[in-house]
Amino acid sequence: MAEQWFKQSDWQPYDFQVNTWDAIGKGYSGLLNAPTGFGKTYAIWFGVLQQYYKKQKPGIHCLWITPLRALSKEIYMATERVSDGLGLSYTIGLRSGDTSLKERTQQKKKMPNGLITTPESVHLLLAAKGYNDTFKNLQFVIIDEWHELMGTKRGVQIELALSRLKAINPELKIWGISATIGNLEEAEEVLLGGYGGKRTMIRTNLKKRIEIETIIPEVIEKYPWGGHLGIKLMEEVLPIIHKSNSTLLFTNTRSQCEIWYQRLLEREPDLAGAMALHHSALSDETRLWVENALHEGILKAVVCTSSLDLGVDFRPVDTVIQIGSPKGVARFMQRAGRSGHQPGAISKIYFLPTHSLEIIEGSALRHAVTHSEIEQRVPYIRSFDVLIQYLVTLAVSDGFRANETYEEVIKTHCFNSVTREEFNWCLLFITDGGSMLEAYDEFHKVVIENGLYVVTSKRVAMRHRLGIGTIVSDAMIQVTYVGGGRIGSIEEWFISRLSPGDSFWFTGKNLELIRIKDMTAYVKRSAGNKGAFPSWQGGRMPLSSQLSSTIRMKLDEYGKKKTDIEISSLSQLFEEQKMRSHLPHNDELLIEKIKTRDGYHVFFYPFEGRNVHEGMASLFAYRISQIKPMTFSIAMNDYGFELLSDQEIPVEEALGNALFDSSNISADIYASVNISEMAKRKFRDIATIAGLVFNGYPGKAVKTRHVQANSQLFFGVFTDFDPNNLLLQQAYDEVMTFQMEQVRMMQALQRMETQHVIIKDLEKFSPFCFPILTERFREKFTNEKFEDRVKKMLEQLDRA
DNA sequence: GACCTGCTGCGGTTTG
Repeated sequence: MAEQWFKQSDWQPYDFQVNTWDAIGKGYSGLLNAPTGFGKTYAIWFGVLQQYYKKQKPGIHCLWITPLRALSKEIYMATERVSDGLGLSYTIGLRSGDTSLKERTQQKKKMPNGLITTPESVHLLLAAKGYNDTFKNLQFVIIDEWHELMGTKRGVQIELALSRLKAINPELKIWGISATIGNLEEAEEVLLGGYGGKRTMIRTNLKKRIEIETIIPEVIEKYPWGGHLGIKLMEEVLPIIHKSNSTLLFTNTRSQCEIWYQRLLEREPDLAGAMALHHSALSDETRLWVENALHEGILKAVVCTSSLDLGVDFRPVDTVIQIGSPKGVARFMQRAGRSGHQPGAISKIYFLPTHSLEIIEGSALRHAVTHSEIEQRVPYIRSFDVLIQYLVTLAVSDGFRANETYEEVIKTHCFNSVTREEFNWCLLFITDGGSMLEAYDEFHKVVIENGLYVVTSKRVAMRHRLGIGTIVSDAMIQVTYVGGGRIGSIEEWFISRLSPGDSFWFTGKNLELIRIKDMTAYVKRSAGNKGAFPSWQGGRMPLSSQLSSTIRMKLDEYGKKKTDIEISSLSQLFEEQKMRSHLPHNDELLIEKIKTRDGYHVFFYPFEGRNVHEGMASLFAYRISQIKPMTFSIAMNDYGFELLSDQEIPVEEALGNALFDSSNISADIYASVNISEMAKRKFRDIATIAGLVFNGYPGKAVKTRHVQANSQLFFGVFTDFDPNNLLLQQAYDEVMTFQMEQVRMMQALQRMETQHVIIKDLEKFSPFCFPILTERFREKFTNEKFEDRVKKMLEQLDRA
């Protein structure tokens, strides 16, 4: 079958494709690791089709799960093309949030043989009565982009769905498709779970060639020590855009995206119409238009955020520019791969540093990419919120029996350590609302009828189906033209700072606010050229540990041997650092001290990413204050952190007193950081996923602050009266794992214990500490004042 | 010498 297809289409299959057909034919489950653009879809698809034709049965034969609706559509088209091209009667269907009601009803009557879908839609199918019947002939489940899903709660959803499907058909074959990550073996284990059966991993040595070029400022002495926009290098970007057919410019934040777009357009008005913007706050219509235009090759440049990381391939794109640190090797490679999307083509990516020291990352990235040193994805474990949601899902449809479901659930990687007591707690939680909420009918969602856990209330069932999924997002204000036409969405708090008549930049347009009504901001185009750039409160990505350690290694190379152009271009900065302070080697830990009229500053440079630095700064502040009572203010970036106090900080004494001790950090962290405040924030998502708070009906989202208030209420009640509540525990665990990055902090402390500590008393700020200083002022002061402060700081610097 | 910060993903229409 495959041979026939390849004869028709006139290309030769790769080894990995043949191996995959083979393995599927021999009844294996497995993980396929291959780069994009080499035909992974066909590698799996022919294997699946071949099996179908041996033993045709009605209904869904194969479930193909992808993380993106857009990707589902692409797979749908590719698989249908094959099936049509070979004249097969294998029917293929698509099911996701934007599948029409009509199509769904048709599917209900007669399911296609291959269903392309998303993790959420699979759970919705499990929430439908008679799903057992729907899946009774299911033979294959394919998880596409498993590396994307694994480290998320959506990955947990997949694990749970598989545990159920595997119980319906123990012969079910599971195949994952994954890009290269640091823990592929684990990825396979997590996906295939604790089931028997033959399994294999198929890898290929085919590699996408990536060429990295750092854009180095011509006069490096004039490049700022701090900052994050990188606009200063715009002049270097224009020729790159011009000489390429089509360029993607990746920025780290949505507002940075808007600013770059605007500045490019001001500088080069001819780009109007040939350049576009793409990020998640833009309306779907706008985004779709941009994606299509990219496809057709009518755009010269698109400024975007991660929103274009994944998904549909844009063959006309031949150049990618990464503005600012990509924060991780995998993300950088992913973005590089958006260009040269044909087998054998080279992906060209430029790295544009936003401040001097960041130039070093260009060199670190090249090293990591060449040596395939890619981050791991850490799978979630014991996500009770997802488990609770899943149990209610099963209760909404055909109901479940406790023993059976417990046995199924503990076969997953996520829940294999869950005890029967803990599982019983979850059962109690969905039937009685747990020990605390017993009195409230609202939380008696599930009832037990003859040993079967079921939802009998229609209202409960419907509200549950509405809430299926693990992605929790804030309610946003919609932005719409007065005359109609959706533009996108902006955070409530940003728009609330504006008054009618004020203008702001959005979608690359200058907009004037007319009025706000019902969570919608009505605007019109403004002739003006002034206005604020919106800021959204998104996630904060810390530098990955992979990239951090490569940066430390590259720093160490300076002056030792012939090294990359990035490192040598930094010689002036490094010499300045040496002169004012010290340039640390790999076995050294630099601590800088300086006294200004703001107080006593101490800087540490572990290069471990801002999350670890935040935790470590609080930890050190706490430990030092045990020696001598004092208060600190804290600032950090991805490279280091600062402690500032109005009294002299006894660093030397603290060092002699096990400042870096890693043996007892949990207790010290609990004492030093306001963990409960952080847990409260995490708990909001957990409460939503577990179905404790209702996010509202579609189009009528409950205001963010209401969700916040409700979840805080539960958090308070549980803390006071039910401290063993598993969801509460989970919130704390998530803080320690993801916010504090506890494991990484331990490793960093252990490393620091072995390093040679070098303490320098500075007379003037060093190139290392300057960017951290500016971070701190930002937290305390508004932008205008920020500039004043920097000016004052400079005056002081000059006098020093 | 020295500007602005903070990603993405899915789901889907009742009742007070």
